[in-house]
Amino acid sequence: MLKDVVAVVGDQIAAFELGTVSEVFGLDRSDAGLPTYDFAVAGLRPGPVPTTSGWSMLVEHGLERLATADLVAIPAWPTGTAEAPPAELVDALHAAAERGAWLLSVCSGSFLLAAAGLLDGRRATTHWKYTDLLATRHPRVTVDPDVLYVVDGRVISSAGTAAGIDACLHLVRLEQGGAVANAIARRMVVPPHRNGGQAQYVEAPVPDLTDCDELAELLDWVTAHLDEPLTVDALAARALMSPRTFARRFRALTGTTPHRWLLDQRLLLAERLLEDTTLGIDVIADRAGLGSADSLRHHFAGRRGISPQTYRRTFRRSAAA
DNA sequence: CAGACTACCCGCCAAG
DNA sequence: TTCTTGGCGGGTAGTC
Repeated sequence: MLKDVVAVVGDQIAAFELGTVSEVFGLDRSDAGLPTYDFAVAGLRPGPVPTTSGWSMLVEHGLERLATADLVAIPAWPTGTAEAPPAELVDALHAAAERGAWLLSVCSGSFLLAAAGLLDGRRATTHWKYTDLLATRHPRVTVDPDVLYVVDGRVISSAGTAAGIDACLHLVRLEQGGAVANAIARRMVVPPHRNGGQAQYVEAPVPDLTDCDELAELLDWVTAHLDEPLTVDALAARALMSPRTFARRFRALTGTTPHRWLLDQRLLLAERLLEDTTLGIDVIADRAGLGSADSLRHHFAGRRGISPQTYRRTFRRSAAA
């Protein structure tokens, strides 16, 4: 049961990272039939705490607030020092973990989890700027530099800043089903599920705008025609580029290849249809342009690790809305 | 599930 | 000179 959510902050608050957690769990969306959470922010002690942006927030709770949390979120943590975090904080985190609570870090928050020993022997990630540092400072942690978030047991770590949204939505999906996660995503006007790792944002931090315009239009068109047979060569022709140049521009913009991206879009559509309809697998495969039910099952197993039927059973929830 | 057949795509390289 | 383009080979992945 996910009800009591506490975000932990230290001597400084990363406002945006805290905001990602607060936006998912702190807002009352009961008007849409969505679950509400008891959301709180806890610090080492109650009182005003400066943000890294220069202004301050009033933190109302101390660490004792963690005692009842189902989820403890750590929006960020200083990376500049290898100094051990306060013992009472480490104790509170361990107590939460032993109680079976979820732990979720955003950005550099994984440094606190690691320093508390809660990532030992686990896979984890952090902002791409810090992945090397995390691996060096905490050799017992298996750092995955190219993902938006990692789930290992009941510990979730996510990459830089906005990836916290992806991680939070994933947790909601796990605990409360795809319908709830998708509805929250719609309210937040963010994609319910982003593909690809953070590497795509490292390689092309500022995509060429002309590429953006040309290709973005094509991507829109493709997502509206997923049921049709599409080849990469045909897409290149539609974009008025040679296949080779098309592949290069495509990777520069999206961080993945045309065919992989197309498959991902088809699987996302298939997921939506599995969640929202009772259509048969073969009909869904057809509508998503996956050719055959066999092909759909094959790719589902490969990318999601489960069968379409299992996915449907797991994520099909009475859309409480 | 195996096997044949395509399509994809990435390193390489010459040309502009 | 440096950068981008686009054709080619061939290993890999997807499709039937």
